Amino acid sequence: MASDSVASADGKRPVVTRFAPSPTGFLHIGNARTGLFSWLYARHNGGKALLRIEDTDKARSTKEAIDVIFDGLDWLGLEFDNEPVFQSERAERHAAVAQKLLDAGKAYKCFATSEELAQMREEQRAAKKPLRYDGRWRDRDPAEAPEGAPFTIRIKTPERGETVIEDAVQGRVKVNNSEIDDFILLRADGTPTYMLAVVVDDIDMGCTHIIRGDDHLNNAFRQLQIIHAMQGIEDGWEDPVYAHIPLIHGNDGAKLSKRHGALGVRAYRDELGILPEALFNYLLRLGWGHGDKEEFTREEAIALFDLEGVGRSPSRFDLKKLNNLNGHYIREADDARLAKLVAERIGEKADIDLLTEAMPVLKTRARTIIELADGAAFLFKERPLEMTEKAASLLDEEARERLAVISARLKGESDWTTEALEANLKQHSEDLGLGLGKLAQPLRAALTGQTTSPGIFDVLALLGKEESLARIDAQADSASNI
RNA sequence: GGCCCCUUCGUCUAGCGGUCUAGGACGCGGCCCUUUCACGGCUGAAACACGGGUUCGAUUCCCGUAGGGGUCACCA
Repeated sequence: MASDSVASADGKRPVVTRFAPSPTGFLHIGNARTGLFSWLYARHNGGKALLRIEDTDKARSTKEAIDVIFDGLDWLGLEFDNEPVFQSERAERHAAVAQKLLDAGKAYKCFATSEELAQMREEQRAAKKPLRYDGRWRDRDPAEAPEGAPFTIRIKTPERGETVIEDAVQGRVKVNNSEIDDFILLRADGTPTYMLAVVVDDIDMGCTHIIRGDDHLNNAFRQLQIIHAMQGIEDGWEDPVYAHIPLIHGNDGAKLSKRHGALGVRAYRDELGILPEALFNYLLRLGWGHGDKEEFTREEAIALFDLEGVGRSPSRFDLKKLNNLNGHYIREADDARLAKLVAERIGEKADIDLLTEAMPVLKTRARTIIELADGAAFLFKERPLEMTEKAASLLDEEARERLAVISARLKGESDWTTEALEANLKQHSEDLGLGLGKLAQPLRAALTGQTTSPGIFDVLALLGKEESLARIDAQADSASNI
Protein backbone atom coordinates (compact mmCIF):
# COMPACT_ATOMS: atom_id res chain seq x y z
CA MET A 1 0.00 0.00 0.00
CA ALA A 2 1.50 3.28 -1.02
CA SER A 3 1.90 5.99 1.50
CA ASP A 4 0.06 8.96 0.20
CA SER A 5 1.94 11.32 2.38
CA VAL A 6 4.26 11.80 5.26
CA ALA A 7 4.24 14.85 7.41
CA SER A 8 7.58 15.22 9.03
CA ALA A 9 9.89 17.74 10.53
CA ASP A 10 12.16 19.40 8.06
CA GLY A 11 13.97 21.24 10.82
CA LYS A 12 14.95 24.00 8.40
CA ARG A 13 12.28 26.59 8.84
CA PRO A 14 12.36 28.81 11.91
CA VAL A 15 9.83 27.55 14.41
CA VAL A 16 6.41 29.15 14.47
CA THR A 17 3.80 27.77 16.84
CA ARG A 18 0.29 28.86 17.48
CA PHE A 19 -2.20 28.64 20.31
CA ALA A 20 -5.77 28.75 19.07
CA PRO A 21 -8.37 28.81 21.83
CA SER A 22 -12.01 29.49 21.17
CA PRO A 23 -13.68 31.98 23.49
CA THR A 24 -15.91 29.88 25.68
CA GLY A 25 -16.07 32.26 28.58
CA PHE A 26 -13.07 30.94 30.41
CA LEU A 27 -9.55 29.73 29.77
CA HIS A 28 -9.78 26.04 30.48
CA ILE A 29 -6.87 24.66 32.45
CA GLY A 30 -6.16 22.09 29.76
CA ASN A 31 -6.08 24.74 27.08
CA ALA A 32 -3.80 26.81 29.23
CA ARG A 33 -1.37 23.93 29.33
CA THR A 34 -1.53 23.54 25.57
CA GLY A 35 -0.84 27.24 25.27
CA LEU A 36 2.06 26.90 27.67
CA PHE A 37 3.66 24.07 25.71
CA SER A 38 3.16 25.89 22.46
CA TRP A 39 4.69 29.03 23.84
CA LEU A 40 7.55 27.18 25.50
CA TYR A 41 8.45 25.32 22.34
CA ALA A 42 8.64 28.52 20.34
CA ARG A 43 10.68 30.29 23.00
CA HIS A 44 13.00 27.34 23.41
CA ASN A 45 13.73 27.38 19.69
CA GLY A 46 13.93 31.11 19.38
CA GLY A 47 10.90 31.06 17.14
CA LYS A 48 7.57 32.79 17.23
CA ALA A 49 4.57 31.97 19.39
CA LEU A 50 1.39 33.15 17.73
CA LEU A 51 -2.10 33.50 19.10
CA ARG A 52 -5.30 33.00 17.18
CA ILE A 53 -8.79 33.40 18.52
CA GLU A 54 -11.21 30.92 17.00
CA ASP A 55 -14.21 33.13 17.23
CA THR A 56 -16.28 31.85 14.34
CA ASP A 57 -19.05 30.85 16.69
CA LYS A 58 -20.60 34.30 17.00
CA ALA A 59 -22.93 33.37 19.80
CA ARG A 60 -20.16 32.45 22.20
CA SER A 61 -17.53 34.87 21.05
CA THR A 62 -18.28 37.91 23.12
CA LYS A 63 -15.68 40.51 23.91
CA GLU A 64 -15.79 39.45 27.55
CA ALA A 65 -15.10 35.85 26.62
CA ILE A 66 -12.13 36.92 24.55
CA ASP A 67 -10.76 39.15 27.29
CA VAL A 68 -10.87 36.24 29.69
CA ILE A 69 -8.39 34.45 27.47
CA PHE A 70 -6.09 37.44 27.21
CA ASP A 71 -6.25 37.93 30.98
CA GLY A 72 -5.42 34.34 31.73
CA LEU A 73 -2.51 34.21 29.34
CA ASP A 74 -1.21 37.49 30.60
CA TRP A 75 -1.46 36.35 34.20
CA LEU A 76 0.50 33.23 33.40
CA GLY A 77 3.12 35.39 31.77
CA LEU A 78 2.65 34.01 28.29
CA GLU A 79 3.22 36.85 25.90
CA PHE A 80 2.59 36.01 22.30
CA ASP A 81 4.23 37.51 19.25
CA ASN A 82 2.52 39.71 16.68
CA GLU A 83 -1.10 40.73 16.95
CA PRO A 84 -3.60 37.99 17.68
CA VAL A 85 -5.42 36.70 14.63
CA PHE A 86 -9.19 36.61 14.74
CA GLN A 87 -10.50 33.77 12.70
CA SER A 88 -13.83 35.41 12.07
CA GLU A 89 -12.13 38.17 10.11
CA ARG A 90 -10.67 35.72 7.64
CA ALA A 91 -13.83 34.13 6.24
CA GLU A 92 -13.20 35.54 2.78
CA ARG A 93 -9.81 33.93 2.46
CA HIS A 94 -11.21 30.64 3.74
CA ALA A 95 -13.90 30.74 1.08
CA ALA A 96 -11.31 31.66 -1.54
CA VAL A 97 -9.31 28.55 -0.75
CA ALA A 98 -12.43 26.43 -1.07
CA GLN A 99 -13.09 28.05 -4.42
CA LYS A 100 -9.55 27.30 -5.61
CA LEU A 101 -9.98 23.70 -4.61
CA LEU A 102 -13.28 23.62 -6.45
CA ASP A 103 -11.76 25.17 -9.56
CA ALA A 104 -8.92 22.67 -9.50
CA GLY A 105 -11.30 19.76 -9.29
CA LYS A 106 -10.06 18.86 -5.80
CA ALA A 107 -13.42 19.68 -4.30
CA TYR A 108 -16.99 19.52 -5.47
CA LYS A 109 -20.46 20.79 -4.82
CA CYS A 110 -22.73 18.65 -2.72
CA PHE A 111 -26.45 19.27 -2.92
CA ALA A 112 -27.47 16.85 -0.22
CA THR A 113 -29.69 18.44 2.41
CA SER A 114 -29.09 18.18 6.15
CA GLU A 115 -32.17 16.00 6.45
CA GLU A 116 -30.96 13.71 3.71
CA LEU A 117 -27.58 13.38 5.43
CA ALA A 118 -29.16 12.73 8.80
CA GLN A 119 -31.16 9.95 7.27
CA MET A 120 -28.03 8.54 5.66
CA ARG A 121 -26.31 8.41 9.02
CA GLU A 122 -29.33 6.82 10.58
CA GLU A 123 -29.22 4.04 8.03
CA GLN A 124 -25.50 3.56 8.55
CA ARG A 125 -26.05 3.37 12.27
CA ALA A 126 -28.78 0.79 11.82
CA ALA A 127 -26.57 -1.24 9.50
CA LYS A 128 -23.68 -0.94 12.00
CA LYS A 129 -21.63 0.69 9.30
CA PRO A 130 -19.13 3.44 9.93
CA LEU A 131 -20.71 6.87 9.96
CA ARG A 132 -19.39 8.91 7.09
CA TYR A 133 -20.47 10.79 4.01
CA ASP A 134 -20.96 8.33 1.22
CA GLY A 135 -19.76 10.59 -1.59
CA ARG A 136 -23.13 10.73 -3.32
CA TRP A 137 -22.29 13.96 -5.17
CA ARG A 138 -18.62 13.21 -5.69
CA ASP A 139 -19.00 12.16 -9.30
CA ARG A 140 -22.47 13.41 -10.00
CA ASP A 141 -23.14 16.19 -12.45
CA PRO A 142 -24.14 19.37 -10.58
CA ALA A 143 -26.62 19.95 -13.40
CA GLU A 144 -28.72 17.22 -11.89
CA ALA A 145 -29.42 19.37 -8.88
CA PRO A 146 -32.63 21.40 -8.79
CA GLU A 147 -32.26 24.91 -10.11
CA GLY A 148 -30.84 27.25 -7.47
CA ALA A 149 -30.59 24.55 -4.84
CA PRO A 150 -28.23 25.32 -1.96
CA PHE A 151 -25.00 23.38 -1.86
CA THR A 152 -21.95 22.83 0.28
CA ILE A 153 -18.43 22.37 -0.98
CA ARG A 154 -16.76 19.14 -0.01
CA ILE A 155 -13.17 18.14 -0.49
CA LYS A 156 -12.45 15.23 -2.78
CA THR A 157 -10.43 12.93 -0.60
CA PRO A 158 -8.26 10.06 -1.88
CA GLU A 159 -10.08 6.73 -1.72
CA ARG A 160 -7.02 4.53 -1.58
CA GLY A 161 -3.70 4.54 0.20
CA GLU A 162 -3.01 5.79 3.66
CA THR A 163 -2.03 8.97 5.34
CA VAL A 164 0.83 8.94 7.81
CA ILE A 165 1.70 11.47 10.45
CA GLU A 166 5.03 11.46 12.22
CA ASP A 167 3.67 13.03 15.36
CA ALA A 168 6.32 14.60 17.55
CA VAL A 169 4.61 13.21 20.64
CA GLN A 170 2.53 10.25 19.53
CA GLY A 171 5.02 8.82 17.09
CA ARG A 172 4.04 7.41 13.71
CA VAL A 173 0.30 7.23 13.29
CA LYS A 174 -1.37 6.06 10.13
CA VAL A 175 -4.89 5.93 8.91
CA ASN A 176 -6.36 4.36 5.82
CA ASN A 177 -7.63 6.97 3.43
CA SER A 178 -10.83 4.98 3.15
CA GLU A 179 -11.55 6.14 6.70
CA ILE A 180 -11.54 9.75 5.67
CA ASP A 181 -14.72 10.91 4.01
CA ASP A 182 -15.34 13.91 1.81
CA PHE A 183 -15.99 16.40 4.56
CA ILE A 184 -17.46 19.86 4.14
CA LEU A 185 -15.22 22.82 3.49
CA LEU A 186 -17.78 25.51 2.91
CA ARG A 187 -21.31 25.48 4.27
CA ALA A 188 -24.37 26.20 2.21
CA ASP A 189 -24.36 29.77 3.52
CA GLY A 190 -20.82 30.24 2.27
CA THR A 191 -19.13 30.21 5.66
CA PRO A 192 -16.10 28.00 6.25
CA THR A 193 -16.15 24.99 8.52
CA TYR A 194 -13.69 24.68 11.35
CA MET A 195 -11.69 22.12 9.42
CA LEU A 196 -11.04 24.50 6.56
CA ALA A 197 -10.52 27.60 8.67
CA VAL A 198 -7.92 26.00 10.92
CA VAL A 199 -5.80 24.77 8.08
CA VAL A 200 -5.91 27.95 6.06
CA ASP A 201 -5.05 30.04 9.09
CA ASP A 202 -2.24 27.75 10.19
CA ILE A 203 -0.71 27.92 6.75
CA ASP A 204 -1.20 31.64 6.31
CA MET A 205 0.30 32.30 9.72
CA GLY A 206 3.31 30.27 8.69
CA CYS A 207 2.98 27.73 11.48
CA THR A 208 5.67 25.07 11.37
CA HIS A 209 4.55 23.20 14.47
CA ILE A 210 1.01 22.45 15.49
CA ILE A 211 1.00 21.68 19.19
CA ARG A 212 -2.49 20.96 20.43
CA GLY A 213 -4.65 18.53 22.35
CA ASP A 214 -4.82 14.87 21.61
CA ASP A 215 -8.47 15.25 20.69
CA HIS A 216 -7.35 16.77 17.40
CA LEU A 217 -5.26 13.85 16.28
CA ASN A 218 -8.05 12.49 14.10
CA ASN A 219 -8.66 15.95 12.68
CA ALA A 220 -5.05 16.15 11.61
CA PHE A 221 -5.61 13.46 9.02
CA ARG A 222 -8.44 15.40 7.48
CA GLN A 223 -6.62 18.69 7.64
CA LEU A 224 -3.68 17.14 5.90
CA GLN A 225 -5.98 16.31 2.97
CA ILE A 226 -6.65 19.99 2.49
CA ILE A 227 -2.97 20.85 2.72
CA HIS A 228 -2.02 18.22 0.19
CA ALA A 229 -4.79 19.23 -2.16
CA MET A 230 -3.53 22.80 -2.06
CA GLN A 231 0.08 21.93 -2.59
CA GLY A 232 -0.22 21.96 -6.35
CA ILE A 233 -2.35 25.06 -6.36
CA GLU A 234 -0.64 27.59 -4.14
CA ASP A 235 2.84 28.03 -2.70
CA GLY A 236 3.50 27.75 1.01
CA TRP A 237 1.37 24.72 1.76
CA GLU A 238 4.01 22.66 3.52
CA ASP A 239 3.14 19.91 5.94
CA PRO A 240 3.52 21.15 9.50
CA VAL A 241 5.00 19.08 12.30
CA TYR A 242 2.20 17.86 14.50
CA ALA A 243 2.52 17.34 18.23
CA HIS A 244 -0.64 16.06 19.88
CA ILE A 245 -0.37 16.22 23.62
CA PRO A 246 -2.51 14.00 25.84
CA LEU A 247 -5.47 15.55 27.58
CA ILE A 248 -5.72 16.31 31.24
CA HIS A 249 -8.26 14.27 33.15
CA GLY A 250 -10.08 15.10 36.31
CA ASN A 251 -9.17 13.59 39.65
CA ASP A 252 -11.57 10.72 39.03
CA GLY A 253 -10.00 9.79 35.71
CA ALA A 254 -12.86 11.11 33.65
CA LYS A 255 -12.46 13.74 31.03
CA LEU A 256 -11.90 17.11 32.56
CA SER A 257 -15.12 19.01 32.20
CA LYS A 258 -16.92 21.76 34.01
CA ARG A 259 -18.51 19.25 36.27
CA HIS A 260 -15.20 17.59 37.08
CA GLY A 261 -13.50 20.67 38.37
CA ALA A 262 -12.23 21.93 35.07
CA LEU A 263 -11.80 25.43 36.36
CA GLY A 264 -10.70 28.36 34.32
CA VAL A 265 -7.30 29.84 34.99
CA ARG A 266 -9.02 32.79 36.59
CA ALA A 267 -10.60 30.57 39.22
CA TYR A 268 -7.22 29.28 40.28
CA ARG A 269 -6.19 32.81 40.98
CA ASP A 270 -9.39 34.22 42.43
CA GLU A 271 -10.99 31.28 44.16
CA LEU A 272 -8.11 29.02 45.05
CA GLY A 273 -5.44 31.60 45.75
CA ILE A 274 -2.85 30.19 43.39
CA LEU A 275 0.23 32.10 42.28
CA PRO A 276 0.90 32.22 38.52
CA GLU A 277 4.40 30.81 38.84
CA ALA A 278 2.97 27.84 40.74
CA LEU A 279 0.38 27.08 38.09
CA PHE A 280 2.99 27.58 35.39
CA ASN A 281 5.28 25.08 37.08
CA TYR A 282 2.50 22.62 37.83
CA LEU A 283 1.14 22.68 34.30
CA LEU A 284 4.64 22.27 32.94
CA ARG A 285 5.14 19.11 34.98
CA LEU A 286 1.79 17.72 34.01
CA GLY A 287 2.60 15.64 30.99
CA TRP A 288 6.20 16.69 30.75
CA GLY A 289 9.21 15.76 32.78
CA HIS A 290 12.90 16.39 32.87
CA GLY A 291 14.54 13.74 35.02
CA ASP A 292 13.87 14.23 38.71
CA LYS A 293 13.57 17.97 38.49
CA GLU A 294 10.38 19.30 40.01
CA GLU A 295 10.80 23.04 40.23
CA PHE A 296 11.39 25.17 37.21
CA THR A 297 11.76 28.89 36.85
CA ARG A 298 10.42 30.42 33.67
CA GLU A 299 13.97 30.62 32.28
CA GLU A 300 14.74 27.00 33.11
CA ALA A 301 11.51 25.91 31.50
CA ILE A 302 12.39 27.71 28.29
CA ALA A 303 15.89 26.30 28.30
CA LEU A 304 14.83 22.75 29.03
CA PHE A 305 11.46 22.26 27.36
CA ASP A 306 11.29 19.86 24.46
CA LEU A 307 8.68 17.70 22.80
CA GLU A 308 10.59 14.51 23.57
CA GLY A 309 9.88 14.94 27.24
CA VAL A 310 6.14 15.03 26.68
CA GLY A 311 4.42 11.84 27.79
CA ARG A 312 1.93 9.96 25.66
CA SER A 313 -0.61 9.09 28.31
CA PRO A 314 -3.24 11.36 29.80
CA SER A 315 -2.64 12.76 33.26
CA ARG A 316 -4.89 13.56 36.14
CA PHE A 317 -5.15 16.92 37.74
CA ASP A 318 -4.08 16.83 41.38
CA LEU A 319 -4.96 19.90 43.39
CA LYS A 320 -2.97 18.68 46.40
CA LYS A 321 0.22 18.82 44.46
CA LEU A 322 -0.61 22.20 42.99
CA ASN A 323 -1.24 23.50 46.49
CA ASN A 324 2.04 22.11 47.70
CA LEU A 325 3.91 23.78 44.87
CA ASN A 326 2.01 26.96 45.54
CA GLY A 327 3.15 26.86 49.16
CA HIS A 328 6.68 26.56 47.93
CA TYR A 329 6.33 29.62 45.72
CA ILE A 330 4.60 31.58 48.47
CA ARG A 331 7.60 31.02 50.69
CA GLU A 332 9.84 32.32 47.96
CA ALA A 333 7.66 35.25 47.01
CA ASP A 334 8.38 38.85 47.87
CA ASP A 335 6.71 39.94 51.10
CA ALA A 336 5.32 43.20 49.76
CA ARG A 337 3.77 41.43 46.79
CA LEU A 338 2.16 38.86 49.07
CA ALA A 339 0.93 41.57 51.41
CA LYS A 340 -0.81 43.27 48.53
CA LEU A 341 -2.51 40.07 47.42
CA VAL A 342 -3.66 39.35 50.95
CA ALA A 343 -4.85 42.90 51.50
CA GLU A 344 -7.10 42.57 48.46
CA ARG A 345 -8.86 39.75 50.18
CA ILE A 346 -9.06 41.25 53.63
CA GLY A 347 -10.49 44.54 52.47
CA GLU A 348 -10.43 47.96 54.06
CA LYS A 349 -9.21 46.84 57.46
CA ALA A 350 -5.96 45.63 55.92
CA ASP A 351 -2.75 47.45 56.68
CA ILE A 352 -0.19 46.76 53.95
CA ASP A 353 2.79 47.74 56.09
CA LEU A 354 1.76 45.50 58.94
CA LEU A 355 1.04 42.66 56.54
CA THR A 356 4.43 43.02 54.91
CA GLU A 357 6.09 42.99 58.30
CA ALA A 358 4.16 39.89 59.32
CA MET A 359 4.65 38.07 56.04
CA PRO A 360 7.86 36.21 56.94
CA VAL A 361 6.15 34.39 59.79
CA LEU A 362 2.85 34.06 57.98
CA LYS A 363 4.00 32.53 54.74
CA THR A 364 5.56 29.38 56.08
CA ARG A 365 2.08 28.48 57.27
CA ALA A 366 0.15 28.86 54.03
CA ARG A 367 -0.17 26.98 50.81
CA THR A 368 -2.57 29.37 49.15
CA ILE A 369 -3.27 33.08 49.28
CA ILE A 370 -6.59 32.16 50.88
CA GLU A 371 -4.81 30.43 53.73
CA LEU A 372 -2.40 33.31 53.94
CA ALA A 373 -5.28 35.73 54.36
CA ASP A 374 -6.88 33.48 56.98
CA GLY A 375 -3.61 33.32 58.83
CA ALA A 376 -3.28 37.10 58.77
CA ALA A 377 -6.83 37.73 59.95
CA PHE A 378 -5.94 37.94 63.65
CA LEU A 379 -3.91 41.07 62.98
CA PHE A 380 -7.05 43.01 62.16
CA LYS A 381 -9.58 41.55 64.54
CA GLU A 382 -11.54 43.92 66.67
CA ARG A 383 -11.94 43.65 70.39
CA PRO A 384 -13.52 41.77 71.98
CA LEU A 385 -12.03 38.94 69.97
CA GLU A 386 -14.27 36.20 68.84
CA MET A 387 -12.94 32.93 70.24
CA THR A 388 -12.91 29.59 68.48
CA GLU A 389 -14.27 26.81 70.63
CA LYS A 390 -10.83 25.40 71.26
CA ALA A 391 -9.40 28.79 72.13
CA ALA A 392 -12.19 29.45 74.58
CA SER A 393 -11.61 26.14 76.32
CA LEU A 394 -7.99 27.08 76.80
CA LEU A 395 -8.96 30.10 78.85
CA ASP A 396 -9.98 28.48 82.11
CA GLU A 397 -9.78 30.18 85.47
CA GLU A 398 -6.16 29.28 85.99
CA ALA A 399 -5.18 30.55 82.56
CA ARG A 400 -6.97 33.83 83.13
CA GLU A 401 -5.10 34.36 86.34
CA ARG A 402 -1.84 33.75 84.60
CA LEU A 403 -2.80 36.19 81.91
CA ALA A 404 -3.33 38.82 84.54
CA VAL A 405 0.16 38.22 85.84
CA ILE A 406 1.61 38.29 82.37
CA SER A 407 -0.20 41.50 81.59
CA ALA A 408 1.24 43.18 84.59
CA ARG A 409 4.69 41.92 83.78
CA LEU A 410 4.52 42.98 80.14
CA LYS A 411 3.33 46.45 81.01
CA GLY A 412 6.81 47.04 82.30
CA GLU A 413 8.51 45.79 79.17
CA SER A 414 10.05 48.74 77.37
CA ASP A 415 11.73 46.81 74.59
CA TRP A 416 8.75 45.46 72.62
CA THR A 417 10.61 43.20 70.21
CA THR A 418 10.36 39.52 69.47
CA GLU A 419 13.71 38.88 71.13
CA ALA A 420 13.08 40.88 74.27
CA LEU A 421 9.59 39.50 74.64
CA GLU A 422 10.89 35.99 74.31
CA ALA A 423 13.56 36.56 76.93
CA ASN A 424 11.03 38.14 79.23
CA LEU A 425 8.44 35.37 79.03
CA LYS A 426 10.94 32.54 79.13
CA GLN A 427 12.30 33.99 82.32
CA HIS A 428 8.76 34.15 83.61
CA SER A 429 8.06 30.53 82.81
CA GLU A 430 11.27 29.55 84.52
CA ASP A 431 10.37 31.55 87.60
CA LEU A 432 7.05 29.81 87.75
CA GLY A 433 8.57 26.44 87.00
CA LEU A 434 6.09 26.01 84.23
CA GLY A 435 6.57 24.88 80.66
CA LEU A 436 6.39 27.68 78.17
CA GLY A 437 3.40 26.04 76.61
CA LYS A 438 1.35 26.67 79.73
CA LEU A 439 1.81 30.37 79.19
CA ALA A 440 1.95 30.50 75.44
CA GLN A 441 -1.29 28.76 74.63
CA PRO A 442 -3.60 30.91 76.78
CA LEU A 443 -1.71 33.91 75.53
CA ARG A 444 -2.24 32.79 71.95
CA ALA A 445 -5.94 32.35 72.58
CA ALA A 446 -6.22 35.80 74.09
CA LEU A 447 -4.19 37.46 71.35
CA THR A 448 -5.60 35.72 68.31
CA GLY A 449 -8.81 34.02 69.36
CA GLN A 450 -7.36 30.83 67.94
CA THR A 451 -5.16 27.95 68.97
CA THR A 452 -2.83 28.20 66.02
CA SER A 453 -0.83 31.19 64.93
CA PRO A 454 2.72 32.26 64.23
CA GLY A 455 5.16 32.13 67.12
CA ILE A 456 3.66 33.84 70.12
CA PHE A 457 6.52 36.34 70.49
CA ASP A 458 6.10 37.31 66.86
CA VAL A 459 2.41 37.79 67.46
CA LEU A 460 3.06 40.08 70.41
CA ALA A 461 5.62 42.10 68.47
CA LEU A 462 3.37 42.41 65.44
CA LEU A 463 0.35 43.48 67.42
CA GLY A 464 2.31 46.07 69.32
CA LYS A 465 2.31 46.78 73.02
CA GLU A 466 -0.94 48.63 73.28
CA GLU A 467 -3.06 46.21 71.28
CA SER A 468 -1.43 43.16 72.85
CA LEU A 469 -2.08 44.33 76.37
CA ALA A 470 -5.61 45.30 75.53
CA ARG A 471 -6.33 41.85 74.15
CA ILE A 472 -4.70 40.14 77.11
CA ASP A 473 -6.55 42.29 79.63
CA ALA A 474 -9.82 41.53 77.92
CA GLN A 475 -9.32 37.90 78.83
CA ALA A 476 -7.41 38.21 82.08
CA ASP A 477 -9.02 37.63 85.43
CA SER A 478 -9.73 41.13 86.61
CA ALA A 479 -10.30 39.91 90.12
CA SER A 480 -6.75 38.83 90.64
CA ASN A 481 -5.13 42.18 90.27
CA ILE A 482 -1.52 41.82 91.03
C1' G B 1 -20.18 0.36 16.79
C1' G B 2 -15.76 2.05 13.11
C1' C B 3 -11.13 4.40 13.47
C1' C B 4 -7.13 6.41 16.50
C1' C B 5 -4.32 6.92 21.08
C1' C B 6 -2.82 5.35 25.96
C1' U B 7 -1.34 1.69 30.26
C1' U B 8 5.52 2.22 36.01
C1' C B 9 3.60 3.50 43.49
C1' G B 10 -3.31 6.51 45.12
C1' U B 11 -1.45 10.96 41.80
C1' C B 12 2.54 13.53 38.61
C1' U B 13 6.68 11.19 36.73
C1' A B 14 12.32 8.96 35.95
C1' G B 15 13.59 4.72 33.20
C1' C B 16 14.85 5.00 26.22
C1' G B 17 17.64 -4.33 26.72
C1' G B 18 21.58 -5.78 31.52
C1' U B 19 23.05 0.17 35.95
C1' C B 20 16.02 -2.13 38.77
C1' U B 21 16.53 -5.53 45.55
C1' A B 22 12.53 0.22 39.77
C1' G B 23 14.56 6.52 41.34
C1' G B 24 12.23 11.53 42.51
C1' A B 25 7.87 14.59 43.84
C1' C B 26 2.73 15.18 46.02
C1' G B 27 -0.25 12.64 49.40
C1' C B 28 -0.14 9.05 53.64
C1' G B 29 2.49 6.80 58.44
C1' G B 30 6.63 7.40 62.02
C1' C B 31 10.67 10.23 64.21
C1' C B 32 13.43 14.85 65.03
C1' C B 33 12.98 20.23 65.64
C1' U B 34 9.27 22.91 68.73
C1' U B 35 5.22 27.62 72.84
C1' U B 36 0.55 26.03 68.85
C1' C B 37 0.22 25.36 63.63
C1' A B 38 3.41 25.22 59.88
C1' C B 39 8.29 25.21 57.62
C1' G B 40 12.63 22.20 57.60
C1' G B 41 15.35 17.44 58.30
C1' C B 42 15.30 12.07 58.63
C1' U B 43 12.55 7.71 57.77
C1' G B 44 8.55 3.88 56.30
C1' A B 45 4.60 1.68 53.38
C1' A B 46 3.39 2.04 48.17
C1' A B 47 3.98 0.55 41.06
C1' C B 48 6.37 -2.07 35.98
C1' A B 49 -2.33 -4.22 33.90
C1' C B 50 -2.43 -9.51 31.99
C1' G B 51 -0.85 -13.32 28.40
C1' G B 52 2.26 -14.74 24.56
C1' G B 53 6.59 -14.02 21.81
C1' U B 54 11.85 -11.76 20.20
C1' U B 55 16.50 -12.07 22.99
C1' C B 56 21.75 -14.96 26.61
C1' G B 57 18.65 -11.25 29.17
C1' A B 58 12.87 -7.63 29.25
C1' U B 59 9.84 -2.21 32.93
C1' U B 60 12.24 -1.21 28.32
C1' C B 61 11.08 -4.29 21.44
C1' C B 62 6.70 -7.06 18.80
C1' C B 63 1.65 -9.32 18.98
C1' G B 64 -2.78 -10.26 21.48
C1' U B 65 -6.32 -9.58 25.83
C1' A B 66 -8.33 -6.43 29.35
C1' G B 67 -9.04 -1.58 30.98
C1' G B 68 -9.02 3.73 30.10
C1' G B 69 -9.34 7.86 26.75
C1' G B 70 -10.30 10.44 22.14
C1' U B 71 -12.98 11.02 17.66
C1' C B 72 -16.73 10.09 14.02
C1' A B 73 -21.93 17.40 12.55
C1' C B 74 -23.46 22.36 7.15
C1' C B 75 -19.83 22.79 16.47
C1' A B 76 -15.15 24.41 17.37
